[in-house]
Amino acid sequence: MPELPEVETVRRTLYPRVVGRRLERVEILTERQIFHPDPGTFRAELEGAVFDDIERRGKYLLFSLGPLLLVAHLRMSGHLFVCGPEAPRQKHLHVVFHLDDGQELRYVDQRKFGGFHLLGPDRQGMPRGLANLGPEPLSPSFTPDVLAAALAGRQTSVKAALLNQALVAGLGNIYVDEALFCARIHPARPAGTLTEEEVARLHGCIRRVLARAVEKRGTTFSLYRDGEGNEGDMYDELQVFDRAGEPCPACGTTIQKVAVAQRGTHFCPRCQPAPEGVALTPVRARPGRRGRSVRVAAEPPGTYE
DNA sequence: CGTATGCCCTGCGCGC
DNA sequence: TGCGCGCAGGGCATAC
Repeated sequence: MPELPEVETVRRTLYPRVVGRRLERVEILTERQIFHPDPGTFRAELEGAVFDDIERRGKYLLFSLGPLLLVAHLRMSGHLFVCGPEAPRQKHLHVVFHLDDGQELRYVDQRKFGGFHLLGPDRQGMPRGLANLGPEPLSPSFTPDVLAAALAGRQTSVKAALLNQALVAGLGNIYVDEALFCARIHPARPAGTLTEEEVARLHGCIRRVLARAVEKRGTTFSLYRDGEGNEGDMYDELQVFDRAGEPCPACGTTIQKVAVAQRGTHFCPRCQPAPEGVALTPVRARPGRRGRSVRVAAEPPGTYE
């Protein structure tokens, strides 16, 4: 599940291998992964163009090639990486961008949820989510006041609000659970009920968790790899995500997994007390997690921010 | 507008 | 061992 830290890591690893290269040929093996425009136009526009830059907005990767903007989203299981033409073709390979140094930028996606938009100078056809994307949480413009305004007046759970890309860009299931644990806020709390102090703590925790995950080159939970095929190192530092049944690193209480906003949600019932009158559906812990060493947080919740 | 629901898709865990 | 079922989930369309 690539979220902001994973997408940023892909961006950084692709950058030196892609920027400056001419795109000689685009091979589309699965047309449905080309969202806009039609695959023939997509190919024709791109062939011969030169990659100038790669940027990231939220979970979107933005490749600029002169006036063209190639927008990629990996969704659940998309992989973008550079390899040589001799590398055996992956089972779920959908698009190959042939570069002028003989290398290939490949798009592999087991679940076929992700794919590409190509925008011209007028930027017509931009995916809605990108056009409506909220602030970058690691940029200076993301202040506690900005977060407070995004959450104010909302009845929905703070977890659902944080997953809403129009409110804050780049958070997904893993880092929402981690940020809420860090801030000692129960994920089912109605977003609009957070106090100013809680919002400030959450703001700091979002930045802290994401920045650390970028440092660790992302979380490899199941399939994620960066643009060079390497795993991320953040998994072992996760405090609650995928740790149902294990002791809370801060207090030792058993971490629970419940459903919030139709998402598997991990939290510590002691560090993150439930709001009044909220019934939570327990979700069985994922099997096969036994034997993992329990790491103690460098600082317990409460000393953050 | 805010909020909730279903869909896309594949692999895997589970129950039998 | 093998088979079928249901779940997982980001973003988007759709409904209310």
